[in-house]
Amino acid sequence: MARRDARDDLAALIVPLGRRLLDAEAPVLERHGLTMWAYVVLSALADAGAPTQAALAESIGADKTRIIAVLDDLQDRGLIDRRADPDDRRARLLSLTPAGRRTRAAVQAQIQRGEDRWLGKLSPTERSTFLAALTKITAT
Amino acid sequence: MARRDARDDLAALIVPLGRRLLDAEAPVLERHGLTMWAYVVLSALADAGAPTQAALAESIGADKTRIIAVLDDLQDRGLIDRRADPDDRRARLLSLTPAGRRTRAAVQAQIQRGEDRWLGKLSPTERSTFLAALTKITAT
DNA sequence: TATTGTTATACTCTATAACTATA
DNA sequence: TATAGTTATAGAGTATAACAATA
Repeated sequence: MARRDARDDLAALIVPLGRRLLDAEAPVLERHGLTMWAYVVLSALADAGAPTQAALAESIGADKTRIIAVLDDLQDRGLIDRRADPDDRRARLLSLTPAGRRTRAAVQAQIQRGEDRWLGKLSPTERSTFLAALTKITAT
Repeated sequence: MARRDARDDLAALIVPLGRRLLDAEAPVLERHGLTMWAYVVLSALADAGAPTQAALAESIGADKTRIIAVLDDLQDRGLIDRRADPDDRRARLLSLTPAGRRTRAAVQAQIQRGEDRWLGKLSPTERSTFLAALTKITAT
């Protein structure tokens, strides 16, 4: 009998890994007083600069109601700017403050260092091939 | 200035991919009347044969109270066997029935076919390298 | 006294619906 | 009438604590 395909379910590999990566992130986020959603919001604003709350929610796959408390908190702490769009006063324009950008960069750096615990298991060649394949797969 | 490391957060790649993989699994599971946890339980029993409920819960990273309703359902439907351990009558010994094994194999095959939507983006070489690296990473 | 499995309860997270202010 | 944002409510999912049976 032919040996079965050596792979298990892809989901069975990916999902638990994702859970462990999030667990590893948790202490870093806690040190900075950020929830996971807050960090996702900061990252989305840093990378793409989603202008409105609706666009931001869409881009991170969250319900529009879910991010409101997150934005309230980030604004109170001076990490984001949130002001009415002069052209459409229903909408709120979002952007990172310098402090928000610094915080995001610091958290990202610490998280990436932590992730070396996993990526360090790979040789440099494996690592770049792996990340390239992963990027290719996740691209819509 | 040197170009930044080309990778983003690993978690930012892995976690959303996991979510999409689970979304793709959902219709398959629904066709078989299984929840995600039920499928996880069937797979764990098929792969390793976790003898007791506590061992099973531990192996799949679930709370022991969370799998009870799942086991009740799987037992009612004749997919698992669950009987008191004669050596320790507090414990329940779990195993797949032939029907359970067939169901698990059918679901897994359908899920893996669905996952080719993602893996198909890779060349055969990339694919095997990617899966090997992923397996290496996820190994404790 | 400790452990396996179970049940009941409380808590967190998330989505749904209803509201306001603008357009 | 439709849309951006907000609030309040309800539902699902999860963990915590208390319990019964056995060791």
